Amino acid sequence: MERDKTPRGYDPASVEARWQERWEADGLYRSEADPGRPKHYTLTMLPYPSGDLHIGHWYAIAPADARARFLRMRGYNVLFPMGFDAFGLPAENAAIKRNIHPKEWTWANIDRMRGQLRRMGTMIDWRREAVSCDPAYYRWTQWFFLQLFAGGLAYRKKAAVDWCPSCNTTLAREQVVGDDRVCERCDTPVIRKELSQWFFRTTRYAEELLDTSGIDWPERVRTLQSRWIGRSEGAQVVFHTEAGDPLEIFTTRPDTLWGVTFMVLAPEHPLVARLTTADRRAEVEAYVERSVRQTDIQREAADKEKTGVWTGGYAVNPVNGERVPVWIADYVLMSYGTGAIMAVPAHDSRDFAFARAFGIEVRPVICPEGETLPAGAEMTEALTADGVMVHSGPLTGTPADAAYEKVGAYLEANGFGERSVTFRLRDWLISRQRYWGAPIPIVFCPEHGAVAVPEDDLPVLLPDDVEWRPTGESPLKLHPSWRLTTCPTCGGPAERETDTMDTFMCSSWYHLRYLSPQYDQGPFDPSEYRAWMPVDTYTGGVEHATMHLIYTRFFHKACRDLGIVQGDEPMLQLRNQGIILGEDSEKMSKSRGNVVAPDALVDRYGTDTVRAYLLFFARWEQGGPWSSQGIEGTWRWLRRVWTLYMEPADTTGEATPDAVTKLRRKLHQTLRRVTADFESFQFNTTVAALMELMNEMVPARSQLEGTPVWAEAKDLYARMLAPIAPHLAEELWHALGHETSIHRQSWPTVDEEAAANEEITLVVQVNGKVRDRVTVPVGLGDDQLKEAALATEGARKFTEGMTIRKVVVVPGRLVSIVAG
RNA sequence: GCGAAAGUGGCGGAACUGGUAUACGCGCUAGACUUAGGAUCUAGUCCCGAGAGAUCGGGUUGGGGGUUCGAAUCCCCCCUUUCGCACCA
Repeated sequence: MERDKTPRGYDPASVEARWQERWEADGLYRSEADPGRPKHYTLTMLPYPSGDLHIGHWYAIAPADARARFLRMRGYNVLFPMGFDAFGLPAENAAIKRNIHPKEWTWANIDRMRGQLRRMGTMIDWRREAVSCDPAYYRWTQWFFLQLFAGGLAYRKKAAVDWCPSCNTTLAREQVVGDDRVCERCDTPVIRKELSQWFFRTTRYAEELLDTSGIDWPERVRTLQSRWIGRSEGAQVVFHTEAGDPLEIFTTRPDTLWGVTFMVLAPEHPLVARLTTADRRAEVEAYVERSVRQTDIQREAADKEKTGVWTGGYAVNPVNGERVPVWIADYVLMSYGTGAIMAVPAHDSRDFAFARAFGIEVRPVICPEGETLPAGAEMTEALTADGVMVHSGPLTGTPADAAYEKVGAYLEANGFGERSVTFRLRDWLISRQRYWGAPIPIVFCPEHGAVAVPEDDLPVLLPDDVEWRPTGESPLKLHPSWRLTTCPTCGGPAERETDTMDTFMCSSWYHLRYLSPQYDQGPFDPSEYRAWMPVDTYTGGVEHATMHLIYTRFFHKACRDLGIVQGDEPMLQLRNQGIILGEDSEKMSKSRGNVVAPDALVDRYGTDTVRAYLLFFARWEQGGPWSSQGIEGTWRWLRRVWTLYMEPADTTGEATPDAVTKLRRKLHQTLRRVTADFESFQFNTTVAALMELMNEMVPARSQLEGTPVWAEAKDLYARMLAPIAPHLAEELWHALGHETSIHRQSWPTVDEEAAANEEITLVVQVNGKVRDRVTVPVGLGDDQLKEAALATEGARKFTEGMTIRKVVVVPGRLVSIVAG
């Protein structure tokens, strides 16, 4: 659509293309370490090369770029790199579906998206680009694996793991989402499989990961992480079966130990078989069989009726020597704690429901303050409130606040158990039965077991000639020759690990590869590390709170302990952008037909308008619905700016001292707002402030054009616009007669004197209602303000015939008169 | 069920530590320029009532209560929406 008819009108297409070419040729955005300036590492979560840049990518990247540009103008040496998270399933699915090699598909997408990113006009330093499927990259992904392996942080074990039947691979616990436990990628319900898989010991860092005191991250993310890690304080207590086997449990309520009336094991618990008596065996085995076959969805439904079977066996409660029956039930999970619980139906609602369903005794041992102890048989629900311990042997009478300490000490003194902490966090399962990922650099030798591939032999290259049949086995396993190799230790015949690594492993360290993507002596050049790390500002979607953002923190801490990196945290400040919804306020999706295509917008309005609108239309951290009418307003604004600089003016007006003062005041007040708002990610009000200033400049032009204040205004306006609309600002800057790029200019300083108000509008309230306003000079004393307020017509009118009881003066703002 | 965030004009959204609610933009209304306008410019635009009118009065930040000279903002109760977790012992 034709947008403009005047030949000199704002034509973003030509302006933007011209400057992008020039900046590229001048190397304007190359960032070099510079000890003379404070550094700032701005990072946005790297995109997956899915094919086309969508508006969500723009929303993540363009505002981050604007802020990076702002910081650069403020004197920071800013690093803003970009790359691609290029391993992963979609490439393989495309291969299966369309018979294109994943490598080809991925690299073609990268080329395409790189071009689209360049059109965005960012200050990305492309020499720092890193692509995770590049052997020069995954060589070091594998190297990191070996370091973790050598450090005892990577291990292989057989375990019941989550398997996505659609993706044909295992998943980490974090990648199974929602109340129906579906695959994070494809929404297919996962199933359980017993497999030998590689894990990273994230749990070793559980405690440290909970500490977020050193980082400026959103409360929301910190809460999500801490709930995910799930720290529980309690005690490990060792019961014994009648056969003498120790039966360890974890409880957060050691104060209820005397109320135990039964125990429950997870059906998969190793002691089940030994505990089961001959007459119960058939029933127990049937139950175990049934629960193993059930999906987790059925098993974990919270409102499900309690089911379970008595094993026929008993265990002895160490604190009172009582025999208690041992049951199995699927409400106890093998994967948490010890897979066994002591059941205290009187004080735990789940145990209560179970006890009532199977007629087991309920024995209260905690008496709430000021109440009488109910009879177990008459209770209708578990008593979970705090209270005093009763019927609890030597600890009877202990109040709630002292119970944890006293019971803990008692258990330890008698050798019954100890205070302990349990986490919900599990170790990170990183094996994937897929082709398009970094091969795990391990060789299995019949003689020496799992042997690390020597570092000199890295990378373990992914072979190109494979078949992508979704068999449930890694395609590498079916390769005729790739898996066959020799043992690095003994030289005998051996086989390669055929699983590849979770792509979250690749993205756990990409911020390090950006520092020196060509470096081949290590994953990164240490001097670059010293110059740039840690990341100062990290931006991305909140959906990674319990995945990538936990993994990368774990990874950094593990590498710190291995002596590879320094510092406790990789990213100091994190901010999350919101989500752009379709015009119908629904989530954008192809099936809804409400997808906004950034390429088409750029064709129509130019990059600068799209960037500015993304900053303007909503609070960035919140997001909101797209509006194709709304962007017109931003487009109009930039055209008005263009006109003000480029079109001749009617200069019939006369510059009055008043007009000069007024414009300078607005100019510097705007600068103050824009500076503060950029700093704090308030991009929408940044743009609003600039629009306001333009609204004042346009009518002032006929009076002030040609005066020094007008020159100052045009100079400052172009600079303030530069981070938002970099091409337009550059064009205006050169039109002002400058030769060097505006993006090499410094951010202006606020002239506080000019920004100061000379007079204020004093609000006069009577009994809480605004009754008048009066303009007074700044700096009057309270008494003078009071006098001025009382003298107003509004104040007189509304206090007539009344006594003035009180006058509250808020200097610079208002006077509140209380009368009656 | 537990936890977190949020509810402000017709719409997207502003409002510093409690101090002029509705900035900025969209849309809408009227006018100007124009062959034309889905371009541009000018003026107006929270709601109700009174007035020919400039104006005047009242009300308003999901609902109800409270603290205060003063509440979108602080406290209590309730409603709605979104997100996260969900038999975690």
